[in-house]
Amino acid sequence: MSTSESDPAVATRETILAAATALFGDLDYPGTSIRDIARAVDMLPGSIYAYIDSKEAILYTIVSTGIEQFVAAVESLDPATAPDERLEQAIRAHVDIVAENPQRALVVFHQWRYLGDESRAKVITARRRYEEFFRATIGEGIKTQAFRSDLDVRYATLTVLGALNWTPEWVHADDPASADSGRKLADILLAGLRPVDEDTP
Amino acid sequence: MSTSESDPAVATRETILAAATALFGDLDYPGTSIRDIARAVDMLPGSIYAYIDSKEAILYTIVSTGIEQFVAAVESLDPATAPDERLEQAIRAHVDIVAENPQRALVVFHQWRYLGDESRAKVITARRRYEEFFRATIGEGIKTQAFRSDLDVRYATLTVLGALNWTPEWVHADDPASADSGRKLADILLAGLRPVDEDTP
DNA sequence: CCTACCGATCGGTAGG
DNA sequence: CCTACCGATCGGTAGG
Repeated sequence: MSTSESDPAVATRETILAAATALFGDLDYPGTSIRDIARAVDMLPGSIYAYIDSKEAILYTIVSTGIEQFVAAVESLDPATAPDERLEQAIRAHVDIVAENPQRALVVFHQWRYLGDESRAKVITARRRYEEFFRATIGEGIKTQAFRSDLDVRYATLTVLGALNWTPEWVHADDPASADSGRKLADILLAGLRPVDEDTP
Repeated sequence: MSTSESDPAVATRETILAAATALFGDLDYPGTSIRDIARAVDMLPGSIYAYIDSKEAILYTIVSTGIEQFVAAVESLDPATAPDERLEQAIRAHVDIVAENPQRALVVFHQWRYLGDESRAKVITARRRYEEFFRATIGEGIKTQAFRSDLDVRYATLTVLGALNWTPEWVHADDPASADSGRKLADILLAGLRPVDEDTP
């Protein structure tokens, strides 16, 4: 029951998961073999199975804990905050999490496809919750007139999510400018949603 | 030298490429085997090699002709058109090409990673040209004051490209509404770039 | 386009 | 965490 950080088996498991995340991010799940992961952590291929159940279980752990991190970030935002400000906070939180580990973000948002049926269904549910936050926040912003009344919620959401899902391609890991990146991205995206006469202070 | 559409060998080659595009789009390049492709076109695995040189040559053909299609679309736009209008045309052209075959777009924009060094370098050059068109057009729009003077060209370009690269996830093949999708996407993206006082007619 | 096949590599396991 | 191994599958080829 003890899973403190000093548990060596847990530490080894974390090392394996971190190595797998980097490899999946570079070469994709089917392009990465258990032997590749073993080599990265200086083990023999069979030894990996002392720490994990299967190759797919590695992917599932990475993807499910990853998507939960994104969901938790937006769902912990204060719902009393004005929708446009809340959307900005969500965009910045997303960029921050991507900047922590862009390869992990790449795995989380693209490689759930390789999961088996049950695992994939669970992950898709979490992804939907994440997307739903953005859709709801944008919809709310239209109601409060923080955003343009003629805005199509579907397309506005797809634009924001598209820009966010592209961030792992250009955000650098541990980039000290990532806070700035989030702010600039939010600035442009929000400008596209705001009514003309309320754009600048 | 004759490569008319009635050449049966060319037709078979096209059939193989189309099947491979769909499979790569669904399961990725490393997740798709030559045997999968052969099954899809009702051949035995070895027979494929009468039409193509290697598995990687299939990917290279799909990706290079695909990216050229996107580049050609934007580079054929009239450079005399106002930058904001030209950007709208480019966004709509992008969505139209994605709608023709979303799986192909997925392969073109994500799976060039699996190419060998020389092939990958060629494709990256074409990708850069495509991105450069958007960067240059946005930069031009700032100069002509069609876009906000305080706009950061880098982030504006990344926002537009992100939204465009996400379209294969939601545009449906042969969607009759795809023209509408392009227009709505362009509308939101351009609103984010335009100055406040010139937004609506 | 088929038959028949190659060496390499895959995910995973038994038994310690 | 290692030794030793399994059956399955991989990309690709010779020879027709």
